[in-house]
Amino acid sequence: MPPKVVFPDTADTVAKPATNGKTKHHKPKQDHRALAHRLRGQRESLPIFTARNAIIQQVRQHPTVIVVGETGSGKTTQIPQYLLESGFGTTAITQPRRVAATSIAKRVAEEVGTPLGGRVGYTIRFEDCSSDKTQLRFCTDGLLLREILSDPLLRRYEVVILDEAHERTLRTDILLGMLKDIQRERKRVAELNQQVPDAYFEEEEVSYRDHRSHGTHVTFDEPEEEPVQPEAVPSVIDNVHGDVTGIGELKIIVMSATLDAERFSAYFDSAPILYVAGRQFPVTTYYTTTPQADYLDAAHLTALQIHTETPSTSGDILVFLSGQEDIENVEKLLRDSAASFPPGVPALLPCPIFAALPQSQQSQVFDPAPEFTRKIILATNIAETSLTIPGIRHVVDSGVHKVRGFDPRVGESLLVEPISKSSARQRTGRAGREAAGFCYRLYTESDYAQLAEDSIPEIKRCQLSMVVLQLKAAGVTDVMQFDFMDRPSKKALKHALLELYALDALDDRGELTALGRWMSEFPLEPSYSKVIYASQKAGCTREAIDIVSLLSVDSLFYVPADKREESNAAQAVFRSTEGDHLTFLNLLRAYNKVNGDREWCQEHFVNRRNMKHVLDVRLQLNRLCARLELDTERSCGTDLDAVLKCFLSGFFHNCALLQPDGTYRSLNGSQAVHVHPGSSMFAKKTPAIFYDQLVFTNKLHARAVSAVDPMWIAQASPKLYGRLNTTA
DNA sequence: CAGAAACTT
Repeated sequence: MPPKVVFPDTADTVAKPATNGKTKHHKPKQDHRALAHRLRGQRESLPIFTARNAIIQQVRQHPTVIVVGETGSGKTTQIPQYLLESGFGTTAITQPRRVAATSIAKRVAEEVGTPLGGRVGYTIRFEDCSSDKTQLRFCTDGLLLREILSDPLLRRYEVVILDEAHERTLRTDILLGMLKDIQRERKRVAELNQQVPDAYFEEEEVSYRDHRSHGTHVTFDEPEEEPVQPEAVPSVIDNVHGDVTGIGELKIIVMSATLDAERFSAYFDSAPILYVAGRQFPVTTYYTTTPQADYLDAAHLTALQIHTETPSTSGDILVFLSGQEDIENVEKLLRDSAASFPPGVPALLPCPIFAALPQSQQSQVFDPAPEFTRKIILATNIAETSLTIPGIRHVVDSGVHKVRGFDPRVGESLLVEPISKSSARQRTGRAGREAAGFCYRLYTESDYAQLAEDSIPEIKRCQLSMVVLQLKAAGVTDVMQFDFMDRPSKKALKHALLELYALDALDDRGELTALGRWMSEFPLEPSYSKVIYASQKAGCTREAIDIVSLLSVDSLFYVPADKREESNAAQAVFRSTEGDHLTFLNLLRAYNKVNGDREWCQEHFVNRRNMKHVLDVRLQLNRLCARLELDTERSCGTDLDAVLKCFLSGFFHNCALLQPDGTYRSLNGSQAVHVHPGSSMFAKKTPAIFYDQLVFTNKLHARAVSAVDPMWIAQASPKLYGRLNTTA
């Protein structure tokens, strides 16, 4: 028998007992009202129901209310309905994920008893299921953020609910700041509305700054003409005075699943905090007696122990690991162990799941295991929040995850780090969704005590150029003084301002240029919208939109570890000698030729789901460009150097030159850059390259790399590399 | 020789 990982018997009950889980999704019925009537009993048996009147009263009395509710409390589905029943106006409820926005909207529409898209609807990118009648609109947080750019006071909403605020995603944090601002401004306008007669609104003072973008107009030269300097772009933007009649105060409800509510309350002027009980089954938590040197080994042994020492009917096992490599290693260890099981031990089925895994393989974690077989699900933190896998009674927590980091001096990184206490609790809770469960933490109790209370908000560890561009476009002139709930470092903000300046999105006073406003229209990182802008003059807009769309997903191919050579051969047909950008373009053309055929994708190891997303993005960008009066059909034909040159106008920061010793060095930071092994430029030597991304893992890796002429780099940014520009 | 998760009128 393998050595054991020792957990002492001291159990710690993490969650309180409860009676019942929630019923799953219902099929839409013809008679909406009859279904709603049947669901009523369920609604009234939810823990939150007893707090209904108290919640409404608090919302009436205070501009902002914080609601803390555990999983299963019903806060997300019920509070919007309470508002609706109490006569509140149109309400937006934001979710960090698309699937959550759509599935919750469906459920609430059933409970309300109206067809989806009627009184209850949802809006997410590429998909709008709402109408004039929609009073409860579920949407993604990114979508509401976009909406602020066209409706700066969010006047169509009386209430905004920010759900899952404890996750502190980048968009949640920007929304928090902007909503606080909007709330203040709406209060001011609403008070003036009450005080004075209509005649007052003819005065200028009551107007508000409206940065609505339909005034944006940037002209484009014909291909053969000289480049347009951004200073010369005619600006027709003005601060239009909006009609303020009928604007009332904005109610904000911040919903969080963890106990960090005091921070939200303090941020919103001591807003009241309401606690709602949840419905979780008790989970018994164990810690190891000693620290584990190898968490992969410990995870493997712990899973085996659970499997052999508890009946296989006692629920499946969910193991949290840091990434694909960990998962593949533990999967192999488990298969090897299972091969030598003595007779009588039930079979086990390792099920890997992570975001890059093709849909077909992801779905097997939801399929019931064959008889006398137990599923051991090996997951990244995709199973912490994004997916709920049924049947889990045992959780094994490695205590680590991979975290994106950003430091202006070092750049981006992706490193394995210890999780926070709230993450640990969230992972533990995954064992108590359907019945009492068990959680095995592969670290000691004193190590747990040392963990940070919460994870660092994303806004403090990512690139901010897009955030700053959005803030500027929403009328925030001084981003350094913006009231962030958690302020990013000055360095990071300055870095973003400088990048936007280099891209000509800001002028030397830090004000948004006409080009910058134009760029902010795009749901893209500023470098990409700059490329699209430049493509018009370069005569390659069609190719630029295609490639930008292709770069919007993080994996176009899926290469199983054991089929590397096979996939290499299959993908050779797309490969361009000039690098990944043109390789991706070849892939898109080939994919379109076969109409995205499922078998073709499988044969070529192409991620079909991601390719569909690429086509959605491409369609959206084409429509947006057409509306902004770009000729989207402008193509460079076979002169593909034009596309690469055009990309440099957004990516002159991301260049490296070949050194005499055969390595690449970045042009701006003079750091050693390694071409990613998955790139078509891997192990190839060319005088200069540019890349889409630079991420530090064990080395600095450049992902999506193409070969360029060093001279093009100098020509692309006179601001930055003017001294290198030796021609003309 | 290698890819946490998520999102955008």
